[in-house]
Amino acid sequence: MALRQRARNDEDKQARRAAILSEAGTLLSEHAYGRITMAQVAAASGLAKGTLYLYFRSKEALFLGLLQRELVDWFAALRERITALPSVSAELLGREFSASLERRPLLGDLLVILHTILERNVDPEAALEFKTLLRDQLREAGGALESVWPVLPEGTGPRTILRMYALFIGLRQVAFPSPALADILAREDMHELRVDFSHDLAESLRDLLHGAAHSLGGGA
Amino acid sequence: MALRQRARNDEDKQARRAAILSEAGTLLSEHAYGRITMAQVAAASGLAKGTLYLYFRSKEALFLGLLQRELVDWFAALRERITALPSVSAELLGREFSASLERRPLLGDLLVILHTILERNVDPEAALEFKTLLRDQLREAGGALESVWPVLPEGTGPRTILRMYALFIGLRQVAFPSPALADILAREDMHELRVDFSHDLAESLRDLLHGAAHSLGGGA
Amino acid sequence: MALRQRARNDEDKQARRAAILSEAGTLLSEHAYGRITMAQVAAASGLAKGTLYLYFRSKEALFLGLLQRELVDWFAALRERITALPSVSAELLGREFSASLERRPLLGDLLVILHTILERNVDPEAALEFKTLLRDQLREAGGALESVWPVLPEGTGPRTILRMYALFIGLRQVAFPSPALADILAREDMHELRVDFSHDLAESLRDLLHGAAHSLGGGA
Amino acid sequence: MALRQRARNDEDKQARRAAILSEAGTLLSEHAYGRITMAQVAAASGLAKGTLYLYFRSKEALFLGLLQRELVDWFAALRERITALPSVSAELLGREFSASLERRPLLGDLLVILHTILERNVDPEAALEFKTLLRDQLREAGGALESVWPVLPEGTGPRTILRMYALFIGLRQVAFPSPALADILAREDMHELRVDFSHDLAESLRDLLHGAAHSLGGGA
DNA sequence: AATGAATGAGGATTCATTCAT
DNA sequence: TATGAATGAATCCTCATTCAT
Repeated sequence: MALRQRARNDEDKQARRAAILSEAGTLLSEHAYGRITMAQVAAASGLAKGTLYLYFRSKEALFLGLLQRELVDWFAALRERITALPSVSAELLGREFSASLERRPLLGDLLVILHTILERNVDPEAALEFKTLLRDQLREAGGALESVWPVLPEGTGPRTILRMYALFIGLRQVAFPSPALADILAREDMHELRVDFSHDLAESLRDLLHGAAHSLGGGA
Repeated sequence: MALRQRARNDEDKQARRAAILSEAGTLLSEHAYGRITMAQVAAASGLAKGTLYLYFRSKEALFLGLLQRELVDWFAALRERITALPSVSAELLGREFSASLERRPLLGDLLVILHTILERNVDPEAALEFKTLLRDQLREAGGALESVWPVLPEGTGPRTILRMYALFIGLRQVAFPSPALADILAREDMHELRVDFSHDLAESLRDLLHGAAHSLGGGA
Repeated sequence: MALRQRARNDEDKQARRAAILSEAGTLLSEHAYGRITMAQVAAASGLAKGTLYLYFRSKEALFLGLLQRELVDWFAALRERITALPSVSAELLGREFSASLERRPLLGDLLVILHTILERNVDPEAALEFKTLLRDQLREAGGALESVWPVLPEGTGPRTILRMYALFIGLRQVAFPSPALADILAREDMHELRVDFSHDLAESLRDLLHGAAHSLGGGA
Repeated sequence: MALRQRARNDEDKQARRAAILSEAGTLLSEHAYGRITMAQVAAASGLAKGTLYLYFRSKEALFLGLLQRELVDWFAALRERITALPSVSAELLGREFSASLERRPLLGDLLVILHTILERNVDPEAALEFKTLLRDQLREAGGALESVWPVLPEGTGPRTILRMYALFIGLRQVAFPSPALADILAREDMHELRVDFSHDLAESLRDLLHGAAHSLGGGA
């Protein structure tokens, strides 16, 4: 917490970078991305605006950094969860996967805006770094999935994770509309549009997993 | 096509409204939402900027109108497809569902920006109209699904469609990243991140459908 | 009230003109000039926007017409009042003058915006008409003042009225600030800035009248 | 005059603020308020548009700042003038008051638009600051008036100044109509509407002062 | 490394007025 | 005479980013 005034060595720099990301995360949990200004992030971090740019090349790079942190964090939690399972089934895996995501609204928000964020102001270097990280995490998580659940055809782990990841993104978008729409969704006659996020996610993921495991045999 | 200079009656007005939406759609297929200006839409429509505001209260309302058109269009196509099926299975339904979406990049783009569009400048009335329309379409499509595929437990049609819809949104986002990322994804060592959209969508949807049909019996 | 749908003869036209002015007056008593749109005036008058322009060349001309009506009305009331006085003195005249203005917030509002209104979009013809009317009214009122109050040097009636008129404009501006400032003025520690409009106006007018009557003798 | 490129310390900032106000004042003496754009002010100040907003929250705040400067300036000049008088009378005071205002067209313009300026975009804080300043100046000037002219009943100084101030505003409005009307007023047959501003102001102020001094005794 | 003043591009929206019907 | 759809000029303000200090 108590950061030196000047980050002289690399360790200090990393700590400051992390502190900025934390503040950005807090802000994002309160306001929409478009409503967050670099001035706010700077103020929350106790830094001057210009200083942010010593740590991140752009606003987009900053939030991409936050997404990377969240992704690494989540993949780690996911691996831990599925590795610790006493017994394994599509049902249980779906539940674990869902549970690992439930408490991560930040990750959901970030993934939803990923397109918008990167659509402007793309730093190729940062983009590559991001994709590389995502690929590595996916490989690792896919590998872990295959090893704990041998039913899954070899080599389909990463692809399966990717589909689950896609489902998560989409379902989150459907389940948590912007505040203005939320009021409308709360109406009785809109019940068809409401989603019990955790439950529906777990169930859908189970279905995807089940399908992935039996795809070849029961394909036709 | 040849619109009168002044839309005096209701029919002319609807035609003009539709013409504006078409031009907006064309623009959206070429540029990101944030890059499209009302001036461009007006110019493409051969109208003055102010005239657009006679037909749509805001830029957001305009694109929300486009999304509504696309949704209605898609749901209609979907209903037609699944009703016309000679035989029905999760596999076939998933393929039809996927096929009905494949040629609709606009719908995907619009759904992805739905959050961003409505996060500012929400006209409660328009929001309600949108959600009502979505609910009605969902009901109808859900009903159609149940009737052609009796395996599906009664009353779960809309929910099933909603999950498939969510998967579509998420998978599209994963499959079609912003152009800058697309270059990176094309690299050989990024193959794990690449998605064969149609195929993966069809397969995943089949899995969701299969799960939805057997959810109760094989839940545990 | 019941205007024909089409104003065919001149009488009908004048009636419609007057009706429009009345609606404009009502609107002005509720909203600031800048907040009133021609669309509102049209709607309040039960007419189409374009129709307004058959009666007034511009928004400014419309409100200038309203000011003319108010001025004529006020000058008539003023003449009546001072002619009806049983006895005459600076004190009494000031009171009558003040009383004649007190219930005319519209007149005050219009005079205050006269500059702004006419600063753009001046129709020379309308401007001349307005000034001619003002001059005539001033002459007449000045003459009436001189005749009921012989103490006033001959020929100084119009000029005296003009000064009183100026004081009214200025004091009204000071006494009735915009709503936002009104709240602040209500504070105890702002009492020096508050004005008891009627009382202060009557007193100041009395002073101007007294001075006008004794200007020559005690000038030096 | 030669401002640094960047105003780092408070002194530099005040200087820049003052420079902006000066340029705004120059523009206002040439064009109507509504015709002045922030872009013009920025260009005249040799600054970027955005920079103006570092110094003033809005266009309105900027011109309110200018009004404050003019008011402070004028009140100071007024106090100096009346304090320096060798002998004191309503006549002389009226002349001094008038003379102190004569060369301040900016002050007149600003006071006339005060309503319009503040009717939109009111920053409550700025409004309070303005009114507080006005009150303080009024108190001080009122006190000075009472002390140099003991004929004035104790405690009526501020009120008297306020009335004179009101007369100034109103007479200025009457005396200096918009350019379009000025042409008409120049005609021979409009002489009743013409005002010799300095002379009439001095005379009227003298009358107000005389009345204020003798109000109690010779009220009736 | 840190600051924060300066930049300036960028765009939606309003509304008085016109004119085809 | 009445309509109201079409016009299009007109402009304030935000905020990511830079760079002099």
